[in-house]
Amino acid sequence: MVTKTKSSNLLLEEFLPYRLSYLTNKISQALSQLYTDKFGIGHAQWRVMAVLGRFSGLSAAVVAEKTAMDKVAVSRAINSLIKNELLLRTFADDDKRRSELSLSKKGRDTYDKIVPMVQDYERDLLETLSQSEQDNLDKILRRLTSYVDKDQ
Amino acid sequence: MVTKTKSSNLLLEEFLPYRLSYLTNKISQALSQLYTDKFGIGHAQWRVMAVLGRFSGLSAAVVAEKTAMDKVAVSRAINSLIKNELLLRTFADDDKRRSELSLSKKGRDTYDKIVPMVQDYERDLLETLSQSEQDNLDKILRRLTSYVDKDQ
DNA sequence: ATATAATAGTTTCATTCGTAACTAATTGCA
DNA sequence: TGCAATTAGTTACGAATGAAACTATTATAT
Repeated sequence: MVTKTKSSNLLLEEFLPYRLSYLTNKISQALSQLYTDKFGIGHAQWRVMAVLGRFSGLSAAVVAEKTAMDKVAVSRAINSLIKNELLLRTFADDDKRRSELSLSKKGRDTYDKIVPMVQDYERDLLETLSQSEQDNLDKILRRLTSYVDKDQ
Repeated sequence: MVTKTKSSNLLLEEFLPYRLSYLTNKISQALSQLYTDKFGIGHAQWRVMAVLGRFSGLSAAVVAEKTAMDKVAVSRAINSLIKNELLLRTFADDDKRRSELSLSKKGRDTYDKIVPMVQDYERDLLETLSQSEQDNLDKILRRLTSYVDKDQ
């Protein structure tokens, strides 16, 4: 027999963190079908490619900052991308520890194929919303994000 | 030298899936400080407890459905919760495969401590938004979620 | 100049996670 | 009845993840 209980009450399907997490997972899965299934690129790797596709020559530490990933994850993603010949790495003249990363030709070609696909997906998502809802969403995400970032 | 590139362009910090994923991760981390750090309960385990706190006697399959977790993750969470004496399991008389799960006394006490904490956190989050923004967010999440759920 | 601290990135190890294969119980149907 | 198909849940295995320790290089302070 299934019984509803008294005492505390939490309805998962109305709980904001759960709803966000559900939505985000579904979107992640849909996106990774675009780059994992077709190009064998994982989530972390794609994020690294995404920032290096935009800004070439960054160090691993800066990539970590821009992707909000930790340095271990970035290191692994970089090494795997290099192994797959999607990334080039040199080291800075003035500091031999610091890497200077950029997409290889193959990396850029791949990036240029993936970007339109993920942008199409984003557009489809956003088109389920009216323009004013899109604006609201932008504002709301800014607010919530600055709240969760409040202490540093 | 850091260069901006032409060809495709994707700015991660404006890309909706990335923004959602960043926010969701931060919220997850904050919540798990509430239940992991204080009670040693992981994310999957908490989700299982959350539905069983609300609806007692469910089977693992129904828990999986209500938490949107897959059955393997649910099975692991359940067994770990039982080992920690937070959950009780019996099997249905009319089908010996089907489990009937409920929080133990200790499980319910823990649940009753965690629920107010996570609800406080949710309230703090929502209070960064005006009432109309909260309403918009609800509507927007519904729309986006029904989009990502569209094929099944 | 040299020792200490800090920084960039990697490695290690233990845990988590996801997919597929598996066991046990039940149902459907010939 | 009895055998194939389905269902509930678990196990096995490889990949991904996170924390801490580690290497190499550079900066700081005396």
